[in-house]
Amino acid sequence: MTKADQKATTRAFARQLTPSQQKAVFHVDGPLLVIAGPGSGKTRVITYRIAALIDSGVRPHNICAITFTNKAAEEMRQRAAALGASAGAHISTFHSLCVRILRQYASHADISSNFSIYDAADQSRCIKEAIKLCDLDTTNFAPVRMLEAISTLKNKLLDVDTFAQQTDDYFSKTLAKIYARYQHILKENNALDFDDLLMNAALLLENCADVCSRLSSRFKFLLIDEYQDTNHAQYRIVKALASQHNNICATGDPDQSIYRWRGADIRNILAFEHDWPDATIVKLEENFRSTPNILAVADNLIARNENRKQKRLIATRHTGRDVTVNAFENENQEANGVAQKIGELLKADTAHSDVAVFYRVNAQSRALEESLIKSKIPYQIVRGVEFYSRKEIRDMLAYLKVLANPSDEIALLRIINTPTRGIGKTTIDRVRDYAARNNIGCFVALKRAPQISSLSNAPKSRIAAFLKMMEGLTKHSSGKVTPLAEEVFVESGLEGVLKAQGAEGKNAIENINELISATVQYDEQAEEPSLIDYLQQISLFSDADAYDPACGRVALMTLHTAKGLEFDNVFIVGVEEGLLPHERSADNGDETEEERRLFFVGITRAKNNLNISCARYRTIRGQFLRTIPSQFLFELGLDFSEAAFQSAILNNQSSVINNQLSPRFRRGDLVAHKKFGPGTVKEFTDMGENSIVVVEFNSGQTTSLRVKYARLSKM
DNA sequence: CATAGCCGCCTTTTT
DNA sequence: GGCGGCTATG
Repeated sequence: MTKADQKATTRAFARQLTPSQQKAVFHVDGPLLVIAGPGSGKTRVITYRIAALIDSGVRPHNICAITFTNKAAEEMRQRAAALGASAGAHISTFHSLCVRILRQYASHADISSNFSIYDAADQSRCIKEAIKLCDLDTTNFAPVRMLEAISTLKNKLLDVDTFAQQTDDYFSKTLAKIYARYQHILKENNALDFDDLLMNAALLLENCADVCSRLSSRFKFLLIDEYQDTNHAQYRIVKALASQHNNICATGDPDQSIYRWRGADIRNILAFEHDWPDATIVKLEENFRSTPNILAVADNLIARNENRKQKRLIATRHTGRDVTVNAFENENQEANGVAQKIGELLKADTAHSDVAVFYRVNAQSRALEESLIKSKIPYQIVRGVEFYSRKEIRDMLAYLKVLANPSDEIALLRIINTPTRGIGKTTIDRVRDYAARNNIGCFVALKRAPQISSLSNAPKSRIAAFLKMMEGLTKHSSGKVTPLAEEVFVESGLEGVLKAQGAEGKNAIENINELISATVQYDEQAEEPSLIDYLQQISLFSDADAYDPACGRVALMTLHTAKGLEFDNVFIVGVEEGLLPHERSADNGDETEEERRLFFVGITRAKNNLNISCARYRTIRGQFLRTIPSQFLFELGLDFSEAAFQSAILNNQSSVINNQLSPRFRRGDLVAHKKFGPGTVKEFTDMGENSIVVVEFNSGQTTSLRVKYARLSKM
């Protein structure tokens, strides 16, 4: 694309923007905060700002854009490329950026660049080991709780030494010990957990002036999407990276903050003006996505949050169907109802990719799957990490991890006897014991097996065979990953064992073949393919990354995963007390507000058609329980009272109660009528489904209408 | 040393 | 309801 073409493209884009969006994209120098509601095009603002910056002569190399998921980064790269913004801008997630920084400046951060990234399962093993080594038991010090506590510390950038200095009570002193042990284990394995990536990068930037000045002078323009969900460590990274040029552009929506539980700090966005005093603030309140009915429901709901800055949702679209709320007998009926409705949509020529079902917890997907299978509706469960947690995939990756990072004992212990090769617990214990006494790693100890006196000849020769096999694999371990992966599958013996299992191993083989296809893609797409880079990249793979809009299937995902996406037709299921809001958030006002925001995010994903449902009975953890409709259902401003809804559910013996609901109106509401056009509500008489509304239309005519028939939409 | 079977544990959301 | 870890047995 020539320079002139680029300018033309940018101008064409500018014409589609509202004046405030134009200002946000083109006219601001210095810090900029874009507070933008759902469907207002805030991600687009960032994309076009990148294009506009490059257009005005900024080198792509000097731009750094940070997104929330890899998928979002990938999309932004493609869109920027389509606008003529040539490659070279750094566009990635916080975690990927940190991996890059840590690998480049590994020596400054006192780590080696081939570090493994530990996921929840690896972390769990390490923390259990740490608690054991501290002579504590896991009943009083639950591993998960300890990991949570350590995660919180890391997000606050409190490293082991800093935290140890500020402990006073028994619990925090003990936590400090476990924390130290845990970090020691990670260090021995040459591994970092997710929080380490952020903490180490932040501390590196803050403590190493040289690195900080190099990176902050490179990134003349910093753009961050979903700023409301950044945590404190990410905030400090941003502060450091922006320190030279102060050209930070953040976009976000406090009403869509749904990761507080993970350390996201809403104060980051609320205090932006304080952090960057000369910041320009642009508010985008127009919504280009959803129908007025959907927005009215979303607006009514989110208005219930007390801890919130007032913001409007202004519809730019004028027509739309009603929002429906359905109550079903149980979760299976609910799933059938959803499948049936989806079937009707598909019959009416809706594309599969225009339909999505959202739920609060992953376990809810099972009932939906069964119904969709029965109805022969193809679906995809958007759960990227699931693939990588399968046993056979973890086995394959463990081989690769050991080859990339021989210090990774979690991976080594996983594969040393998988498939079984006669190196059992006793042998492993003896090797580990030897390693501990000689202060060396497990892998090194294996190499010295002939000298380990406690081992007899048989295990020694088995260990030698294992080492020889690994040695053979090292030959393929540089450059492209695919040849190595193929070799690992065969040489490790995994292929042989799975093939011998016949039908049972078939699925596992298919999965491994899928893994190998993925490495082919990696080899093609990576600038410089390497095993270390590949492993680090897939460690940061997220659920949302697995979403493939082009696969021609209905999408099923959690409300959290739905963030940032949009669909014509949205189903939100299980809107019941205990599920949404989740029981773990009960008795906590702040957490209930977060659940409300989560529901708000789900609702505002819908472009045209929103179907909300709940079930009277639900099986939870194997128990068949009576449910209570979610309080949120009565906050949508829809035309039913709690009492009426409850009695409708109670009295109706049939399996489905279908409430086709129309909105309530208030005096002063702006509405649109199909025939009479826009107008203002003068009066509203609430009589359930017989409600009457008096509207003064802009034509001057005032009319009394039955809400049921008038099909008025809120503007 | 391998395997099967049983018991007890956890169980929200995720980079 | 599902998984990991432990134990008993071959």
